[in-house]
Amino acid sequence: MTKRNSKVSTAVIRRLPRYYRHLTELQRKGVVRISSSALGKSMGLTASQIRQDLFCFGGFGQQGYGYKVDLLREEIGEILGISRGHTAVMVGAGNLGRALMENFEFGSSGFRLLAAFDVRPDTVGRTIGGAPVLHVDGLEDFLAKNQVDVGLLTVPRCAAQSVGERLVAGGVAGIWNFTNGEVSFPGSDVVVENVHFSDSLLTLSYMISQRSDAQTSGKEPQ
Amino acid sequence: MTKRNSKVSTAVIRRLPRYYRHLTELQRKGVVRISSSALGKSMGLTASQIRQDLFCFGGFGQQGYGYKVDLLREEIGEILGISRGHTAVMVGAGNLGRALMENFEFGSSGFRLLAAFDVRPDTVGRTIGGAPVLHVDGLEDFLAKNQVDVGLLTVPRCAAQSVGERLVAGGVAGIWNFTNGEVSFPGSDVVVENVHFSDSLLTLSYMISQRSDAQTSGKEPQ
DNA sequence: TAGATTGTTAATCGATTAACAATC
DNA sequence: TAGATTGTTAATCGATTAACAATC
Repeated sequence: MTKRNSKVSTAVIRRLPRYYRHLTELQRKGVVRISSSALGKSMGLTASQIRQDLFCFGGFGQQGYGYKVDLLREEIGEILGISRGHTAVMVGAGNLGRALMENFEFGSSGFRLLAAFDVRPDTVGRTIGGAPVLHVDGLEDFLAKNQVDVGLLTVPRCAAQSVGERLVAGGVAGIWNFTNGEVSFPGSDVVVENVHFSDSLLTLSYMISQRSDAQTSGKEPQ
Repeated sequence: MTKRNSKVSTAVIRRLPRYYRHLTELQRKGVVRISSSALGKSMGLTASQIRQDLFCFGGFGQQGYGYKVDLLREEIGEILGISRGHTAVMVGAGNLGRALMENFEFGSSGFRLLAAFDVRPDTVGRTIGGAPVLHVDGLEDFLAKNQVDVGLLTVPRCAAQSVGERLVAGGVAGIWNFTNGEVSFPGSDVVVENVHFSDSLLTLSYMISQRSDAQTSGKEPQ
């Protein structure tokens, strides 16, 4: 039960949501118990790595038995902060913003989307996916009156930095950035999480290019 | 000019799109030349790491001078496969799919979106962002008649695996998966690139939770 | 109890950083 | 030329893997 939380590497942190997702799936399938080796096999990780990862946070298993799926899922959810009642606002209710409002289950990640902000008259005033779309002029006021943990950037790239600064000034702890540009807030300890679609596609582009190179030149027969 | 391409680590590969993005931005600003240390400072990397990364692919710089921005950008673009004329089809023209069709610049990553596929009668037949929406029944036929490199999964999670299998059977080299679930194609050498929104948000959730813990307990005054 | 599997330390591997000769 | 900065090898650091005693 040792807790040696001090400085968990980002490599480990990025795996936690995957664990959570896989455990949720296992629970849905009715699996009650799982060993590190079985979980590793299904996730493409080594049993050692899973035990080492979990060891960063404490002992959640039972020797000779493995891990109780529901309990481990619960613990990892707790580590991720799912039960902290986090809140978010979105700025930019264009196509992508609306898609997230309508489809993305904020609740599954422990978030509540309080409102979206936009400038377009045909969008302001509507309610999408349960959240109201307000005029962006009211952003500062809203942030002052509500505890908002995360600001979601789905504005056009050119507006990203300035809107981000308004969110940071308003006191958000994190920025979830969907614009293809970089945003940065020096002097602030706000956490920025980027979702760069084009980085993702270019990585895929590289990998399929390699593949066809290998085929063409007859290398790597395996 | 040594090329020692053999087995470039994924850590390096994932940084290439970032280099490309930053160099594009520098070029747009009219910067002609940059040193590894200046680029490192602006990207939050060490000069050493940048030179080491580029060394995987060859010598693109000039001693005593640095790197020509346009040339380095061009070279990295080439490595990423941007000029290979990659093609893609999308399956699932719901909110998210439409948002990508209308907003995402496939061309900037060297891709052409040939078509989207859906089942809804009010969507099939339309043209969105320059690409036609066809009925998913015609997917196999389309894949047989066109060279398609990447299949884009924007269907509901429950359909992801089966639609993915149809794309793989049709011969795509890569799957760009936007569904929140996992897809896998054992026995195939297709490359899967996941965009897991919830993993991203949960990572952010963890990081802001840590931040508030530190504040509350007075730890890490820094 | 015997078998299984964790928690935890030690060993290995790979990625990042440092150093410096080459050279523009 | 002197100064700057790369290309490239060596050293360090951190993450993954292996090992095994603890124990359910």
